[in-house]
Amino acid sequence: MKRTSKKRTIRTWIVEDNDMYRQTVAESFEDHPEINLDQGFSSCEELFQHLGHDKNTPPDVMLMDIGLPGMTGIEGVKELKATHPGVQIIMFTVYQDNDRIFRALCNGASGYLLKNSTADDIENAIYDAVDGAAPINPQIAKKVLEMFFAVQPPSQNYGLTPREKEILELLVEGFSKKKIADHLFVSFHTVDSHIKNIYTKLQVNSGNEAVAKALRENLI
Amino acid sequence: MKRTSKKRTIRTWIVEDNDMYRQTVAESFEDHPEINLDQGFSSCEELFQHLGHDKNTPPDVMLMDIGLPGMTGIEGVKELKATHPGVQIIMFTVYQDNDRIFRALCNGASGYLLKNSTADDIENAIYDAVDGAAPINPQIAKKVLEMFFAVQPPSQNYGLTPREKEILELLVEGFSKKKIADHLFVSFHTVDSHIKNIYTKLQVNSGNEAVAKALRENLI
DNA sequence: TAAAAAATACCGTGATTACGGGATGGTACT
DNA sequence: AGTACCATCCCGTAATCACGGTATTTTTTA
Repeated sequence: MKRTSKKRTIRTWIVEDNDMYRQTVAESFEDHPEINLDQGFSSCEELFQHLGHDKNTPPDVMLMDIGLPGMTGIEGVKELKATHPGVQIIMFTVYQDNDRIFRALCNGASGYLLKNSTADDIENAIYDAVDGAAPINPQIAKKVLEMFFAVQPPSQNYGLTPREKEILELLVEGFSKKKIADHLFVSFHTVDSHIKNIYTKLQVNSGNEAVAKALRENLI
Repeated sequence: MKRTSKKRTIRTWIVEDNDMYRQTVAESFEDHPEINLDQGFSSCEELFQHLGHDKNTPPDVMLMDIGLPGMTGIEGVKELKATHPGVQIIMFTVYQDNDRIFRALCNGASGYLLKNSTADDIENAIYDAVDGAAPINPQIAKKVLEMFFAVQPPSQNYGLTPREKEILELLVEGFSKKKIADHLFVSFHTVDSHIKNIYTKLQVNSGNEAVAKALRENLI
């Protein structure tokens, strides 16, 4: 794996309320000169206060505990990404809390690490993050995929026939009934009938609703 | 990492149209007794014909080329997951074709491998897959995340005013102009004007198009 | 082969939309 | 004080849509 970033020192900060753990991580990087873990905070509030001063330029990578008192790591990610989009954020989590990891990723986190990770694990994750990759282990990658697809795959197709699905697609593309008829070489009336049936099956009564439902539920 | 599945032989099949590559992979597993790569196919059609016979029980893991002649690997995944949901599918791809990898994952693939992967890489991916994890490297994991979170670009809000955005939302919810007017306690004409402006800004000329654009580009 | 499902076609009417025009008061920034 | 922007309102018309019918042909399935 090519490490494009190994040529320079990577500035890394950590937000972790457990003083012991924060120090342990910091110490484990003392013999890693290429990772400069020079700032530690015990809360997001502390972090943002520090970042508020213009002279303090943000780091390359932020290690952030997902469960923090006060502003949680999940909120912290959102805030930090809003103010400093360039910072790559890696979450720390004690256990595989899928829901919180998911929400952190939604808010812009690049990846996450379990707290029992070794210094090497952390180092690799940091390199991944600055290289624009997402340090997520296969177990969580699967969970993330499942969570994403959990909301849509029961792709209930409402019993739409192939023709109806085709017409619904064209509707979503913004074609009028007449255009659809021309496009499919059938009469306007036929398209009208199909669309009537589509509305009935989707339980809607306007094109807008049908388009919204089609897109939201991935019917096409 | 605990490998729950190392205690038994893992039956693996491969679908790959390049005979040379298929054989290379097969040979590289000859000295891996725990992986039983006992069936190779050069197309999905061939695979499904073979699976059609009841006596042929499906394997644990399927290695499938993403770009196949005839039925593509992407369609193959869908079909295979529909008929044999228990099979874990790992895609082979020559280059990092994000769109196709994404669609394969959407169809139920567990992960993917680049074609320059070593036998060890493949072996690890196979173990990940049977363990219910998703063998996806950090680079692609990031791409997948980005695709899911359809990067809401601050660039393209089309200059919609708050009021216009509000009305666009109601439009997406399926309300008619009249209903929107009632809901906002303004006249029909006002809503009509706003929608006219929305259409101009979004460069569309129908409600359907506006709804589609709003949903696809996360304008709301 | 009979029945069911799908695709096709037509009509009429009232509702709704798309879009051209024009107009007014308010806020906000300069 | 001036300008830009926003939200509001009105008119008219041609086009389009929603939806209630009815009906034939083709395809699929039992």
